[in-house]
Amino acid sequence: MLTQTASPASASGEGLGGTSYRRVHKAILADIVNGVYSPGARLKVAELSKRYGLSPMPIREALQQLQGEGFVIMSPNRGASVRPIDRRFVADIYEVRSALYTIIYSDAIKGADAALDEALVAIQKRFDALVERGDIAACHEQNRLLHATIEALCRNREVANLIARYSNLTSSLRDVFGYNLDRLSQISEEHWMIIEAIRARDAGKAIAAAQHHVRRAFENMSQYIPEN
Amino acid sequence: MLTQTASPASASGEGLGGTSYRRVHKAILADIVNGVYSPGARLKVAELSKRYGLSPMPIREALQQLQGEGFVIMSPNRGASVRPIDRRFVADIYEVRSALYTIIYSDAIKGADAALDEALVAIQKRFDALVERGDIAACHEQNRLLHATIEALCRNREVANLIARYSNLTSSLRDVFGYNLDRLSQISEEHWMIIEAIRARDAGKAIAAAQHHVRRAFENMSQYIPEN
DNA sequence: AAGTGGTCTAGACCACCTT
DNA sequence: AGGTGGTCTAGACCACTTA
Repeated sequence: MLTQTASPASASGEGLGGTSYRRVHKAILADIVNGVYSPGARLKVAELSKRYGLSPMPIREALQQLQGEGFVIMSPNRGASVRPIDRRFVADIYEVRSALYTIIYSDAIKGADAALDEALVAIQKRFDALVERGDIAACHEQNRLLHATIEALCRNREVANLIARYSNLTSSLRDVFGYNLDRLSQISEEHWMIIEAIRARDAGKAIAAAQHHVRRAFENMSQYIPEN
Repeated sequence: MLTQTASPASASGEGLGGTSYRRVHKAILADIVNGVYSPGARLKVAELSKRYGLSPMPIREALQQLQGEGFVIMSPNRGASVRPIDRRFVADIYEVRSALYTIIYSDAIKGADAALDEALVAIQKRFDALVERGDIAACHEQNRLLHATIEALCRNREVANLIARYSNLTSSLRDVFGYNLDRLSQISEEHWMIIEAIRARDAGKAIAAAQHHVRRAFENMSQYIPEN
C-alpha cells in the first residue's frame, strides 16, 4: 500500500481537480447549514477523519477555513465546534443585513427592467399559490428565488458574499422553526410591497420595504432562539 | 532529538498556551497588514516553514484561516497568495463601510456623553497640532484613535469585526500612498464635522458626515490603485 | 524530464479532563 | 494515572510548470 490515499477524488461527486480540504470544507459547511451539526456541536477530527476517509490534517485545514469564515470556533487544545448562535448574534446579523439592503436595493432599482418586474411578479404569484396549498417547503424555495433574483442585480461582490454568509449562518435555525402559514402570508404582503416599489423604480421605498421585511423576519425568528 | 519541536513557544513573544497555528496566523496577518507581503505576493509554505521553524502543516492551517477571513487566496495545487486588491474591490469595501456607518454612528449618538465629547475634541486638537508639525505618522495614529473611540460605542460585534477586517485589508495601501499634508487637513475638516454632529447628538448629521468622510477617503485612495 | 512546490499520510507528542 | 482527542513532525506523493 502506498502512502497516498487510494482514491483521491472518491467519497464525493465532485469533478476532478479538487483538493481534499476543499471537498471536506464544502461537505462540513453543507452539514452545518442543513443542521446536521447544530450550533455548539463539537466537530471531532477523528470522527470526520473516519467519515471522509482522510487523515487528520486535511480535515483540520477545512475546519480552519470554516473558522476564518465564522462558521466554526476553534479553541486551543480543545478543537472545533459549530459556532453557537444566540439572540444577540442574530440581532447583530439582521442589523447588518438591514444596512446592506440600502446597497442591494438601490442597485436593484438601477438594474431593473420590464423582464425583472415580470419575473418577480411570477415568482410571488407562485408563492401565493403554494401558501394556499400549504406547501411550506416549496414556499421556502420561491422565497429564496425571489431574493436571489433581486440580489443578482447587486454589483457589489462583497455585499453578495456577506449576504450569502449570513444566510448560511442562520439557515439551520430556519429549518427548525421559522415558517408557519401565518408568517408565510405576512411574508407575501411584505414581498408585494417590495415588488411594487421596484416596479415604481422608487429606491427609497424599496429599501424601506426591504428593511421592514428584515425586521419582521428577525422578530419572527428571535422568539425561537434562546436568550443566551 | 524528539519528534516535537524543540521550543514550542519560541520565535515569538507570545505567552504560553498559544498553538503554533495561532502564532503563525497572527504573524502572517501582521505582515500582510504592514505591507511586508504585498497584495498578490505568493506565500510559499517552505519559506514560511523555515522562517517560523515549523513543519508545513501548521503553516497551512494558518493560511487556511486567512483564506477564510479573506486575506489570502488559495488555489488548488497552486498554493497561497495575498489577496490582490483592485479598485473595484476597494470601491466595494468602502460602499459597505458607508452602509455600516449608519449603525456605528447611531450607536455612537446613543452612547455619547460629555466625556466622549471632550475626548474626541482633545484627539482632534492633537491631530491638528501634528498636521502643523508635518508629523504624518503621529497623525495617522490620532486618526486611528479617533475612529476607535467612536467605534468602541458600537454594540454590534459583527459590525465591529467587519470594520476591523476592512481596515486590515486596506491598511497596506495606506502605508504606501495615502497621507499627504493636503489630505490631512481635509481629513481634519471632515473630522470636525463628525465631532460637531456628535456633540449636537444629531444622528442623521453624524451619519452623513461620516459617509462623506468615507467617500473622500475612497476618492483619495482610489487614484493610487491600479484599475485592475 | 527535471524541478518546484503544494498536498496528504502515519504516527508521535502532549494538554486537558476524568477517575 | 489513564484516557480522550488536539497538535505537530517528517517525509512520501504528485500536479504543474520550466526546459
